[in-house]
Amino acid sequence: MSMKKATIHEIAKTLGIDSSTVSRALNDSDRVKPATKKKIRAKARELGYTRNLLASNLRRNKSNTIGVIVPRISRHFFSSTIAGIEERAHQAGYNVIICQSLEKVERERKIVRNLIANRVDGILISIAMETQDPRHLTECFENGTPLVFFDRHVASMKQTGKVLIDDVRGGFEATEHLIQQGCRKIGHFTAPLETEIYRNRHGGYRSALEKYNLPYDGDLVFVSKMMQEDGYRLAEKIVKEHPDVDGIFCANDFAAIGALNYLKKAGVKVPNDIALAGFSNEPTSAVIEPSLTTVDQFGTEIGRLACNLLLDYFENGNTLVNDQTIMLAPKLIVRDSTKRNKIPRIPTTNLS
Amino acid sequence: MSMKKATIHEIAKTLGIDSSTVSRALNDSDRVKPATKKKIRAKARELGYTRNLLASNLRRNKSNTIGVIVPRISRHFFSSTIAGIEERAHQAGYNVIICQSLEKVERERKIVRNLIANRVDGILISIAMETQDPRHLTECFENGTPLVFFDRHVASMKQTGKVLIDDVRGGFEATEHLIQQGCRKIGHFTAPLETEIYRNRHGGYRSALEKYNLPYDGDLVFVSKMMQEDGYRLAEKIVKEHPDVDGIFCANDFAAIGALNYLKKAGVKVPNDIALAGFSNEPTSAVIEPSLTTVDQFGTEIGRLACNLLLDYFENGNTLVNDQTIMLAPKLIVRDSTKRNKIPRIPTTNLS
DNA sequence: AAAAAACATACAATCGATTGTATAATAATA
DNA sequence: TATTATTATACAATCGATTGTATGTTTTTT
Repeated sequence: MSMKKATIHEIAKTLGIDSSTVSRALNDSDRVKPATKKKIRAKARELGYTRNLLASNLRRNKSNTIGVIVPRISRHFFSSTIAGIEERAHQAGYNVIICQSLEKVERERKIVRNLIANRVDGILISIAMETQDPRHLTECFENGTPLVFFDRHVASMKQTGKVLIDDVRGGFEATEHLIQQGCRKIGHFTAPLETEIYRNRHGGYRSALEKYNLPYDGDLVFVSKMMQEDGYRLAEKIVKEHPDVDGIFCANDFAAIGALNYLKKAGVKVPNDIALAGFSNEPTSAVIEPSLTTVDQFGTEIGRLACNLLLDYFENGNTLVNDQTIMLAPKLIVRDSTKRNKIPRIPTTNLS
Repeated sequence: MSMKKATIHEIAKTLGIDSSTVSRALNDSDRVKPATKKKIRAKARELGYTRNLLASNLRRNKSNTIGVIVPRISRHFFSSTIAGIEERAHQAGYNVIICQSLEKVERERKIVRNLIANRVDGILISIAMETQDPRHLTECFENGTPLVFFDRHVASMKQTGKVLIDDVRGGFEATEHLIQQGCRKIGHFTAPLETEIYRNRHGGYRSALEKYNLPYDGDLVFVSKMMQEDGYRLAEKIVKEHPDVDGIFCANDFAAIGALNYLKKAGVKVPNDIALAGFSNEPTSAVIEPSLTTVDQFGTEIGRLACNLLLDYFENGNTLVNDQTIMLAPKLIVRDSTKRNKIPRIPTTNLS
């Protein structure tokens, strides 16, 4: 059935006029007489014409398309950012290509190449956890394709726009909240600390302990891939190895949910025996029992801002340079997994 | 910073050879001497050359790209199908463009136009709930762009490939299971029955009732948009209007989760007072308490199969014609929301 | 009515890569 | 060595749309 698609040349020939006039008519140029336009439009419709964007973009050297790369589209945070990005992009007349790296650098690399080869006007990216060597990303803007990071970025790249969440603060607030609920020995589940966001959440955890004069104990920090299974497994481990742990700050909700499942199964009371906080505000966290205290990251807003940064760049051409970084404060969402019945005296801080 | 990207012509000029040779070298044609290839590749690398796929695709009249349209990428079922699609597509050397209609026909229409304008080689689509008039889709293959439906399709379009889930069966099994758990008055929450999949789930519900000689009562069927809030609201309604209802079959998990939240809050025991079954196997359903009985749809498998159908078509060119439909059986997943303590005698069926 | 201004359309080059054909250079055969 | 076969590269058209310039028409002005 693969009949050839109509072109402006066919339209031009059947009407006995030039293709340039057809092109202008279809672009509603005022260099074409209204009557002629009408004739051309009618014929275009009749032939089922659709503009070949490959040709158009090639000629105009502009694709009106923004590429978006996220680790996983199924994560609530990322699908929210995508919603925000699409909202702003469509308003501004841009299309959006969504890609997922599945946390693999190799896929990320291929995706970047492909987006560049397809001449997207810009790229919005939240990098894969694996990504250490950002060469494919530096190439990207050396190449003339502007890049904006959101959430997960490459710290060493200063020449691009960034929209970040203050993960240190998020980690701090979650941990401080646990302390204020009376926890004195708080464990931490995290991904490898090479990943900036996890390093920062860990940093927040640590400095909250410090503020309240609680000792930092590396043995209470467990590193994993932070899937639900990991949370389950590590909860078991921490309970057995450190029976006096009374709080856990999980650097993401998936691990927290896994941990919660273990604790419930093991008969450990949450929050009174162990209080539990997660990070990211996955939808499941609101529904699970007890509902999970977590940190919301304003995904949609981040998406909007990141897209704005890129759109600004398209218009002004220089805003991205010089470490244009927007930092958003996350928001602690307190739910049942940390709401203790009786709260002991809060320890004095070592600040003020 | 928008320095112009290198082209094969630049490479050719700096090396004093013809661009056609460069093109062939970069495509590893055996019409170019190995030594020349090496020289060309080196220069390409040096200049940071990336093939302009706009030009290449235009010339070759092939984009090696498959467009995928789903209602929402955040739905577990759809992100699973996308995983399956990407897996097969990448194996076969195709790229995938992911788009979400957000259940709006208008967006769907725009997306289809845009994919066609970008000359994707084919489209995989699960239509928006709103979509009644499929003109944009019929145009699509009249136009020469092959189309494969998965999950949600347009029943009247026979000329395309389809990979479907047997929703009638899913609805039947969920309802039969409720009956076997002792439910005698079973409500049903559904979306407008114009949507094929919901009509089918409803059909399955109805025929299960029939099989076990239970009356079908239209008053127990509640139509909504099936968001979590709707489930909550309608659970309240059904409990107040029909206090003797002892089971609910929700045509999706979101509404079921909402309903469960209401029932728990209202002190209605699940499953013993009211047993509850959902549809789609969202991750939350496994985690909520009580865990939710639901119907799994094998998203990844559906994605693989749909993509296969399209790839077959690319190779053979005619498999899509004549209602090539693959129907998959869904799988009932029994969890706590329907596992009753004491199960009464199961009513005799009117079949056999 | 002639000249100037405004308008409508045609011509032709271009975007960057691909590809059939032609030509030149080298190798193999007689 | 002359001739054919083989190999390597160059030439030129093409994909479909856009756009600056040129040309021809109509309208307006004087």
